[in-house]
Amino acid sequence: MSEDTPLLLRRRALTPPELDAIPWMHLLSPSEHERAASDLKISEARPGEYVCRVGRPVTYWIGVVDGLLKMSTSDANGKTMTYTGVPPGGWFGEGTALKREAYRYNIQALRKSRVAGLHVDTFHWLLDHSIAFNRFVMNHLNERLGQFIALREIDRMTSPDARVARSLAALFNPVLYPVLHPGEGEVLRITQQELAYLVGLSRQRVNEALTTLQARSIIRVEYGGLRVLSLEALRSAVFEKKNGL
DNA sequence: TCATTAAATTGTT
DNA sequence: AACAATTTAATGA
Repeated sequence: MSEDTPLLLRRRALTPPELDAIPWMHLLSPSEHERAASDLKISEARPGEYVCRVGRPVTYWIGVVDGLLKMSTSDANGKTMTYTGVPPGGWFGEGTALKREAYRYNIQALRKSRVAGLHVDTFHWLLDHSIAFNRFVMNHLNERLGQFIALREIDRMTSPDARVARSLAALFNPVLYPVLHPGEGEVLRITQQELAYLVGLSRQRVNEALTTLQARSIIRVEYGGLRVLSLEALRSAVFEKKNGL
């Protein structure tokens, strides 16, 4: 396939390990599992490529198998607002899929990512047949709602340091992103550049923020990633405008 | 397995 | 935005 083949045309069936990486698949009965597995498609998104755009009709409920995506919208003035990053194990679009409406945000790959899609019809079929699946989707919706509410607060009143901290904390949400193993001390593979795109700051500023967080022993910065030492501190970190505390 | 080189990422200005 | 320094990944003997 050529370089610029649209994402949707580059899809294929999932391999067993890929199926295994999908958190809700384990909740299904054998017959449900089989139906979902035969419907799921996966394709690879290159960095910067759009996985879905605002306004497009929802045909798939989409999840990240591998890589990292960014969820954002543009307001009336064209200013971009980033909601959150979507790491492996994260699924999105359930709200709009439920109502069969159009996507409300843009989803863009920050790095080379493998993205799986479940057709809306199958999504609805699972809702009609599996209680466990319903519970999963409900938890997911509820948790994302909480995340969005928290974001409002972050976006208007907190310092860059705090924004970086909370964005990081959001990536460790155990309900939305179970595959990440949100255990403290685990390495999160994310570059400072990727984090910058995610938070909407310059890489320099992110670098500065990470240094501050490290100085407080909240995280440890490593090459190509970082470790969270205290998720609690990351979530509740409060910063002054200028000189530290 | 080691050494060399290219590429990616970070730290600074 | 540009640069140098550092780390990793890739290559081949």
